[in-house]
Amino acid sequence: MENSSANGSEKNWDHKKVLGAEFYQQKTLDVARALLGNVLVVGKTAVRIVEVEAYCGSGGVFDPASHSSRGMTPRSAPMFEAGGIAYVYFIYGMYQMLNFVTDQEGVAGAVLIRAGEPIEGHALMKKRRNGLAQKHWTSGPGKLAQALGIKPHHNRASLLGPEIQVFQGERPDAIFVSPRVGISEGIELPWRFFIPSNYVSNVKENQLAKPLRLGGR
DNA sequence: CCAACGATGGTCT
DNA sequence: GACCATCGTTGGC
Repeated sequence: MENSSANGSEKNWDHKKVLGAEFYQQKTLDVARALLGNVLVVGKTAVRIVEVEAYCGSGGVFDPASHSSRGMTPRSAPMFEAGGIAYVYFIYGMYQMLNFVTDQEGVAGAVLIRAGEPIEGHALMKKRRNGLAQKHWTSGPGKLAQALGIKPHHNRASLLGPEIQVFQGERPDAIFVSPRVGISEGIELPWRFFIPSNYVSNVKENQLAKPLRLGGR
């Protein structure tokens, strides 16, 4: 049987420590790295975040890959709001991408949530992922959004609940860095971050990745 | 294992 | 009309 944890009913993350608005309103790159290892809960499903990418706006290095790079548009408007809400967009005609808006109001920034390890709601995720093997449920941004049931109405939803929340989880031992995946500009910027996991996407590219920091925090 | 390719529709110039 | 912050399938090793 698929079980949510080795202990049966006991949750394996700290249900008391919800990441607050102050967390998301830090600089985008800091939020991206700090998100690794935390627990993303959407409805009856939950995953441990293992891979993210940062997309930055004004302030610091210009990011040509960001949706905010050519100014505010109807789609990218949420990226300019204050950190602490979701930015959900539709791409390739069939997939939703789940991002967390970061930084202060007026400063564009978001973190794409690319992969996670299933923690809760295994049966529901399997169903949403068309009965595929578990390793294919959440090992990429389109797959993850589908497994979590992310829909267009989640755009601009609060990350402080009730629909979406992130709880503090175990700090990772190591963080790895690489270029971002699937973009044509800004490929020199090492703004993809991940921790060792079978659910990290794009295994081939991981060979090029470098360790950023050892010892967590 | 892995490279190539088609699906499919919103967004922006 | 071109471009996608992708994925599943196919066909070759």
